[in-house]
Amino acid sequence: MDTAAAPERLRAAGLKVTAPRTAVLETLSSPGHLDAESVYERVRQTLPTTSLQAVYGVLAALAGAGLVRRIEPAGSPALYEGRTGDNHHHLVCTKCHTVADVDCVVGEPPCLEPGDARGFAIHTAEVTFWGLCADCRSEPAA
Amino acid sequence: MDTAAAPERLRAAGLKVTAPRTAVLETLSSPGHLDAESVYERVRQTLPTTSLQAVYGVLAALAGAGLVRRIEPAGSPALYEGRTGDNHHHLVCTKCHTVADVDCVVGEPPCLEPGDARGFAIHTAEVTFWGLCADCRSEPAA
DNA sequence: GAGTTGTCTTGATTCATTCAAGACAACTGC
DNA sequence: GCAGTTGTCTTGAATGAATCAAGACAACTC
Repeated sequence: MDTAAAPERLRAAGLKVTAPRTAVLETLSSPGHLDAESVYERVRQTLPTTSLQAVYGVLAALAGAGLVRRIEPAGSPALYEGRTGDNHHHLVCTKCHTVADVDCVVGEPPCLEPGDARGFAIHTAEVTFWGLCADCRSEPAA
Repeated sequence: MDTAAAPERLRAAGLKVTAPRTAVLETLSSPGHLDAESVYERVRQTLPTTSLQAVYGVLAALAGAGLVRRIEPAGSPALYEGRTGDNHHHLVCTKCHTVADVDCVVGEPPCLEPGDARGFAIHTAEVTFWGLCADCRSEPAA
């Protein structure tokens, strides 16, 4: 991932370029799913003066601009990921709450057309798969 | 829905029959999606001594027994519904947070087989559609 | 009808997140 | 390059949903 492009991507999205925003965006450029607290910890490694509230504000701004995606699996705090725009879905482990990406099941956005939309103007379909991850399956009963 | 069957359904599920449990189960026998607070308010109409913590405990017990289903749309508190076992999905309004049921898109459990399960042993697929509900669509810009 | 087990009530507490006020820095035009 | 304006960041407090804990109480068993 081209981390050097973070400032440009912020500018392109119409956002002011600040150190916390650049740091958060770069942090989320790596694959994975991080909650606000984890983003905060990582950002502080390179930018120790950053506050947790700043991270929340930045994450909201980035999510609003579509630069990061926010997911909220039941039972977990909100998670953020840098992978956007490809309508992928998520596997969540019911035991350790690990989250993994999974590509669209169908070639098309899956299930994007419910049989009866009940008058809703649908713009997003979100699919979450629940199960045991490989690690938790191999563990006896820890 | 046969509300009189609530005690029997509790017994069949191996749960002790108590007034709060019967009241909560009867409340959720009506169609709809209620958060814990709303269940609490309705239960208190017929059982004024019930505590909110009791409602939380009862909801957890009922959900654990499969008598009610718990959903947590992003941005909303947890919602509970009496409709279980038919793997239906949900439409959530991005404006007013109204939740509507939608039947399975495909005849089969939808998207239950992601192309690459990444080692997960999947047992549930959850689909949430996001959009504007009919009411919010018709409102100008309220 | 007494004993045991588990539920309910009351009260406090946790956690993630948001709100608010003021200090500060990024972009604009000069 | 420099001042002004706008919006962001820092610090601190507050909210809301949900959980934990201890003791009182009620449901099922025998």
